[in-house]
Amino acid sequence: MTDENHSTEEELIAQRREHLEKLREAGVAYRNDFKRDTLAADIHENHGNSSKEELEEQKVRVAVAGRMMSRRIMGKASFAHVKDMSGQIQIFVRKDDVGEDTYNDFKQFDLGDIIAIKGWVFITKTGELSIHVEELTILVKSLRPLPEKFHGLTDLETRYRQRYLDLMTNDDTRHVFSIRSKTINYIRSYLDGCGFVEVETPMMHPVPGGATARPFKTHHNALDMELYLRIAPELYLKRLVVGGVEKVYEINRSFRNEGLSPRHNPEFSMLEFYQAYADYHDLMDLTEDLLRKLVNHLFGDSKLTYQEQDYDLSKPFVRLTVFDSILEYNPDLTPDDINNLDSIRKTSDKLGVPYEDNFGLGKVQIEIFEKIVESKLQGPAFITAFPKEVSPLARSSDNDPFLTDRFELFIGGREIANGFSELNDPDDQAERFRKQVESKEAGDNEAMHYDADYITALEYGLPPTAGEGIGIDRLVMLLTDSPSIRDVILFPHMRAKE
RNA sequence: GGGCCGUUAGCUCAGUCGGUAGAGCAUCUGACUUUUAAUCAGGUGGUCGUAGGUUCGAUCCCUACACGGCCCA
Repeated sequence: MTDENHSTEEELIAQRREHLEKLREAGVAYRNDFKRDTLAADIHENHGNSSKEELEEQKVRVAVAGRMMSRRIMGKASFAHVKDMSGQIQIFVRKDDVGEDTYNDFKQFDLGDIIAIKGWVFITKTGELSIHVEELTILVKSLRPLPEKFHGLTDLETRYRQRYLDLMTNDDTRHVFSIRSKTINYIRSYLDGCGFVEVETPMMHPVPGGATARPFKTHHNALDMELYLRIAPELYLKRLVVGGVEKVYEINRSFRNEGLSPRHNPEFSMLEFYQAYADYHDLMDLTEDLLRKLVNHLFGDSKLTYQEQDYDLSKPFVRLTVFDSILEYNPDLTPDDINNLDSIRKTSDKLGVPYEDNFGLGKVQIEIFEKIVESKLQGPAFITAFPKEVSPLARSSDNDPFLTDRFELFIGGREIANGFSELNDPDDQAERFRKQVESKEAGDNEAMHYDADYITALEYGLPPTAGEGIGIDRLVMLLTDSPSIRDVILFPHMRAKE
């Protein structure tokens, strides 16, 4: 050892680099000649119920590798915990068993090192299933000190910027991303089971469409062409339905050039699916069934808790129109207060909901809905009958031309899904695009572009179809009781440091 | 974009009504052959986010900025 045994970060790293140098000299740094045959969780699963005596008798030998997370040296015998992707297992290292040289090597290991063990499974005096080590080696020297072993890493900024440290030390974080993976897998198998076909459509669009949002702009050099990162895959998926792919879905990223918040990341994951010869009622039924089965699949029952609020998905989801929901959550209002532009403007003023002069009745209704009703919708609740003015891609309602055959699903005051019977009348669609372009020219930079190529596709005939988008990130937030979208995205966007 | 809060050792956190900072873990030395937040004894480790200002003196008060969090638009 050096005489200078300090412990600034620099010096901690220097100490570890000295250990690495010794490994390099011995020709065993960064080796890759060890094959493990067992994961930590396998050991717990296979031997967790065995008795001490059974294990002594069987002498089950395992080869395990992982990161050393803790160590307790007691003279000539030591314990450590080794962590792999499945979990942790304790190892017991005794000088008499591994020999003096290996034991001394072991004492030079640092927390965070990636090590390999061969030994037999046993139970310690205090009853912990462990590996009695016979052979031991270091595979990778960790040069930087680990976060504290008991509290783990709690600093949010570091957890997001250096997610690997978060994953290394916080089991909760691993759990969240495991649920995320299982959720996406389950959705895929559910839709596959219903006969849907998974596709990948372009992420770079010459005309951004499928949602009202600001896009990211980029440039293709060879084509010398402006392109936009997609804000939604919708218009391409419907082109596929035109082409005869009658049940189609895509799960992937979309991008919106907007602010960051606990509910918004500039890139986010969506499921979109389209089913020909179905209407929005069919999709509400499908969504209810999918979510109920998903929660059962993940948790074994239909109940979940989000931010201390309980939800039971076994009960039928509420279904309520936008109009009725405004009245329900504003008991002082009468239908006449919100069913014409003059009265709803007065109502908005009274409620303190801002609107602009060019907003029609439908848009003002939605402003009130979003500001006042949404956050109160514990749900699960399908809100239906959205005004045409705010639904430029949805089919007009047969009963009321002011409305569309559209719904959104709310759980915990948050929009989880948005679906509708698709607008397949090309002339109506062209007219709606023109209205959007007018809004854009009037200064609404979220309004849609006119997509002539899409109109052409509709002119060939889109079958009667219903389609829906489900926000994967928000769904996973709900399923993992995560307050922020950053908790369910591995590498959330952050401002560059320095 | 606006408001509020935060930033102290590698990590988790105290603290200073303005007088140059502490603990636990990690690390180092020693003891210890079934520990488990191991234990016991003794050490090391800090530009108190950055830059200015006020002051005899600033980690603390003021201003600006950076990064993060929450709320609002």
